[in-house]
Amino acid sequence: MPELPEVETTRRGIEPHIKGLRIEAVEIRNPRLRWPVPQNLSDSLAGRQILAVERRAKYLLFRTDGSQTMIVHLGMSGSLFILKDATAGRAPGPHDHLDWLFSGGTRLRLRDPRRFGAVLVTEGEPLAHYLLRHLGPEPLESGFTPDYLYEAARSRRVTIKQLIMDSRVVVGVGNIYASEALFLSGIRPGRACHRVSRPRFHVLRDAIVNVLQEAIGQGGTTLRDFVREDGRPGYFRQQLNVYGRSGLPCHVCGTQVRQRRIGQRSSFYCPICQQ
DNA sequence: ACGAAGCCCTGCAAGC
DNA sequence: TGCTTGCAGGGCTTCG
Repeated sequence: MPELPEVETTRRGIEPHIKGLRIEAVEIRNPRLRWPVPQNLSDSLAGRQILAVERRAKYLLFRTDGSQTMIVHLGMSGSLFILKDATAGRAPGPHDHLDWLFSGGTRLRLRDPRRFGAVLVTEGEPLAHYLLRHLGPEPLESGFTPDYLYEAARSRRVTIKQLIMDSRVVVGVGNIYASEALFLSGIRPGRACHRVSRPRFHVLRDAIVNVLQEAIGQGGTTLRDFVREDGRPGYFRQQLNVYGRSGLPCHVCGTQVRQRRIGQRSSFYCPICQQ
């Protein structure tokens, strides 16, 4: 579900509420996520203080004052929210699988209807964890350059949309923002990536960066499940040009937006604006 | 090494 | 109304 902007929105939302607090206990109501939540999660985290909540790709990294870092992935339908004061005693719903209880009564709750999310604990440097080790550059950091993308595209035989959604190439670009970035770049999603010209990678890199930054500024995109730490939705949905707009007029030229499946995923584009 | 496909799970919308 | 079918924002794993 959540792509990079939604995960970053979540990170920014929860970090100020739990930074510096100590974990007192973890309540696991349903351990059956993508992988079973470790039985000893509460034992291994109890007493630990949260030093920072960081993000790598779509993984949230909860750094502690011990050797452990907790890794949380929201999968397709996960959200984290903060309960405290008046809401602290709110009863969990059927998909509220985990609560972290902090010193002072703050509670962090994971809701994940589809249970594609994950909660794990790693020792030592979390970036060396096997799930994170092979990830490509962050799109909002300096390693993500047009030349880098061009070089990655030259040796591959996939469509441009599949290229930018490949986490070995660049992380955090999911199905929504891939379609949007390609619209803003004027590139058809089904174009073979090695047939995209070098100058167009400058446009594409900028479009990816811009659409992700804009979406973060709007608190992400809420289609169905995503809510922020306080329960509010993200407001980027109003800015979507093509995603989910099949048959509706292109905002630029009025032509009907088309939908087609590329690599198992729905892709949206304007047949006039994108070539 | 790369690329395609399968699979994990629930909820919802569309179609009959 | 009630059933069936397909589809959904991810990504690990397996297979070719």
